Amino acid sequence: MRTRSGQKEQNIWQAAVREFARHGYHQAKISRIAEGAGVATGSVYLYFKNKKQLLEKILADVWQNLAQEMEALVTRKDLNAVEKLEGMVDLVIDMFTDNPSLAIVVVNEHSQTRIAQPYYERFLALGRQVLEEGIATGLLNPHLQVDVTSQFIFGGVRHLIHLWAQSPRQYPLNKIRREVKLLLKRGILTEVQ
Amino acid sequence: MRTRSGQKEQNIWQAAVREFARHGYHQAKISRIAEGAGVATGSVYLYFKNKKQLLEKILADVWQNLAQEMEALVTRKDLNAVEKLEGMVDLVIDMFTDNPSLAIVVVNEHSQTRIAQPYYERFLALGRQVLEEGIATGLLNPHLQVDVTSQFIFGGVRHLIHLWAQSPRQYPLNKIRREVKLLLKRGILTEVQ
DNA sequence: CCAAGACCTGAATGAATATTCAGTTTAGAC
DNA sequence: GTCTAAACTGAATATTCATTCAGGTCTTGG
Repeated sequence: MRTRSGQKEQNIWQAAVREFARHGYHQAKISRIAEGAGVATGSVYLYFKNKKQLLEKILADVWQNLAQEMEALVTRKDLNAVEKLEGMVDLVIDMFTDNPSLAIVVVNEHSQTRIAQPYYERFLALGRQVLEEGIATGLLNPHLQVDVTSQFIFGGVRHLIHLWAQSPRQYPLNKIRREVKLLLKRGILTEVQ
Repeated sequence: MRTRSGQKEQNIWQAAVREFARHGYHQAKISRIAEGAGVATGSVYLYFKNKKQLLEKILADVWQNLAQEMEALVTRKDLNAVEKLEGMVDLVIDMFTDNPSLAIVVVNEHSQTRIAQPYYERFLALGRQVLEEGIATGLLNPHLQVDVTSQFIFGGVRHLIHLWAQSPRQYPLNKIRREVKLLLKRGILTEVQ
């Protein structure tokens, strides 16, 4: 008999992220992914059912990781809602810091998969939950529409991460991080004294 | 001789928007676009060089229209910077009100075209310009990073429009419109008295 | 009317590449 | 050392359309 090295699946996963990021899902070639992973074309199909499932696996992994970390953040008792929101922004930004390719794939291919993504839903629900907690504790404006607000923030952050992935110099993550937090809390108007 | 009806190009343009919106650029079929426009497959190539150029034309048309209307808005003397920003949000939302398919195409396929999009650049530049005007007149927070801020707003609005296009009931445009303006101006914190 | 020439058609072509699978290699059991 | 079964290979297959183009069809000027 023979056992899988355990390394190949991860190599393919990573090579696929690079390939999807560089060429986009539809222009990505299985043969190039295999080459990038140092395996034969057919071996990709030993670990993933097909090209589509490979993309879905990547996205699902990302949302699962994020949802898991957010879950821990949201249940902390030592942070108020605003601090949790800032922590969420940090979590998302940190996730991509070491992997611009992954950022590009998540941002660009997110709408490719029409299937329900449970972990992505969980991620969004946790965002709404923190906003509601903030309203309940009087920290946040009670007139906020939590669903629209959370999606607006998500869309803004997603777009900025995409820009960073394409031009890290022009949109450094720390600048993005700081600015998003400021905008969130205070909006654009001159500070009221 | 024979002259073009002038109707066919527009029919193809509209059919392509529907097809791109429903199936995404890469799954879209020229044959279905032709069918939707009531012409033969080959006729698409009388009006557009190829599939890619058809998408580019659609996106360019959208950004050209928006940039043009924004240009008029930005040069108005009777509005201050905040009113202009609100007007810009209205412009973007109004553009898609009658055409959810177009909204989906613009949002989903925006990153498909790697070519420079002059009108899109113009659109972004006008946004930055209004923010700078607002800072100069003391209306807006002088610590704003105008490039990051304008992109954040753009990303948030883009995402919300996408959600509306997919579930108009859950994310009605008027709710989006109101919420975005509030968030922009005041952020999420409880109003300071 | 009747060329003339542009418009229009849609089946055929060709290219691209996801997926398969018959054959080869190798790790581990005995 | 030998055998076995799973892992692995990569050329061949099969499919899917974008694009072409040879042949028809209209519209208009004279």
